[in-house]
Amino acid sequence: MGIKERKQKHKEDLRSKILEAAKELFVKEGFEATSIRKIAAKIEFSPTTIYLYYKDKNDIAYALHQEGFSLLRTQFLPLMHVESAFERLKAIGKAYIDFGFKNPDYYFVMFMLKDPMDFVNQNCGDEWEEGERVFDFLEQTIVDCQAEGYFKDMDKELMAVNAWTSVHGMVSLYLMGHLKKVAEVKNLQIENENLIEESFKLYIDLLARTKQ
Amino acid sequence: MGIKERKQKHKEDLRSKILEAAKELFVKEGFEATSIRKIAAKIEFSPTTIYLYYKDKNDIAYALHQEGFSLLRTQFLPLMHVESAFERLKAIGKAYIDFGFKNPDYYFVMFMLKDPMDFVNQNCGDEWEEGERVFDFLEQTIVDCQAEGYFKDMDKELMAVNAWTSVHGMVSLYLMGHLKKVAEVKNLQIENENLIEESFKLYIDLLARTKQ
DNA sequence: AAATTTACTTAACACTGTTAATTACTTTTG
DNA sequence: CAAAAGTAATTAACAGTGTTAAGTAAATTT
Repeated sequence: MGIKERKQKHKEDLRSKILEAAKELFVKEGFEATSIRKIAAKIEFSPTTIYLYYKDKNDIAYALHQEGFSLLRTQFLPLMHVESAFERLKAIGKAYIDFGFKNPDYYFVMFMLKDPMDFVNQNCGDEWEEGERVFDFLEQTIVDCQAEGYFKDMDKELMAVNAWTSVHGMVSLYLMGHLKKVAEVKNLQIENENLIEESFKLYIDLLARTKQ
Repeated sequence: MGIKERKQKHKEDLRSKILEAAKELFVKEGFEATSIRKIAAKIEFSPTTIYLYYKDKNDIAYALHQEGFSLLRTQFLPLMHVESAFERLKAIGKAYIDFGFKNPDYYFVMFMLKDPMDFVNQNCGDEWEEGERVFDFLEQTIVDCQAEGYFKDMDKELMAVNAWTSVHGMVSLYLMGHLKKVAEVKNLQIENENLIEESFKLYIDLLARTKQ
């Protein structure tokens, strides 16, 4: 059935071509500005063709959401070789912050948009490979930290959640422009981006105190 | 000029009537679902009338954003009388989390929407009373904690930012549905809402270790 | 060669925020 | 008092959005 396979190939090609176009628009002009019609225009098909390959816009948002998580994971990959667990934890935090700064739109669909996550919660049962991989790496690092004397008597999962939410708080409030305003209003010497860096250092300092 | 005053009164009335309608819609159906046309229908005026009282939709979003901050402040008000500074800090954190849980849409416009904050950054110079008041209360509590032996040698503003971002991280990832998924995937015994409570306890525990 | 399936398009619906032009009414002025 | 000016609201329209139903043209199967 060579012909059927070729057809199947074509279908997959167009599906990924749509996503490719969506991704380009989305990275260049942001999520809000990426419409079905613009994606269609970019690949020179009619808007309705998109619906033959993706259920709706959320479906595309979800695909980008997934891409974001796998991109984040590639940023984490080289950190696996950092020997000291606590240093690795610091490196993960920095890489996460850096990811948010350099890919604000990805960060947005991944962590600040309800729809794609609703999609995951509804359609992915109790699995979510992309997200799980990232979280597991963090959790394993926490466990390794415990072997180094940190976080004794603390729940590993809870500690991982806390580390994640803490750093996410910094990144998201930075991206929303709240930290900028605080720095301005409070007349802080410290600049906007360094504010996160310093706040992160402070958090790490809090964590370091758990060492026994 | 009694007539002019009456006219002025009417203008202000309609302006606040618009906001009232916007608020009701927005609390009932969320921010996304609140359109200019729906607001107009609710007050029985034509959609374009709105534009005579508010510059655009962002202007209304900004007004709701402000209302949110003053609402949050009223939640904090009774906590001023908590004597122990560290207990007060805990109470502030809990009240903040509670606010986010009970007013997800307010929380959304206040901290998870870019436009209203852009509005603040552009039009409010280096002042922002509503936000400043809330932040100042947190900062003063940090200072009081320092008098109790916590956060020694730590910058008060940086510590306040860290406390804020930490708790915001929990609330926003909860509201987006990320924490729910983590709890599911990782098969945590702990339930969704309790996950925040426990994570918050863990954070407080980290802070408590700074006491000298 | 006819029937069926496939891939895609056109047209349309029901919305969105926003602006220009227009009406109805009130106030001020000659 | 009547004409001019100003005000508050409207209608109509623009340019866009996501999405669906119906239709078309080509390829494949019968």
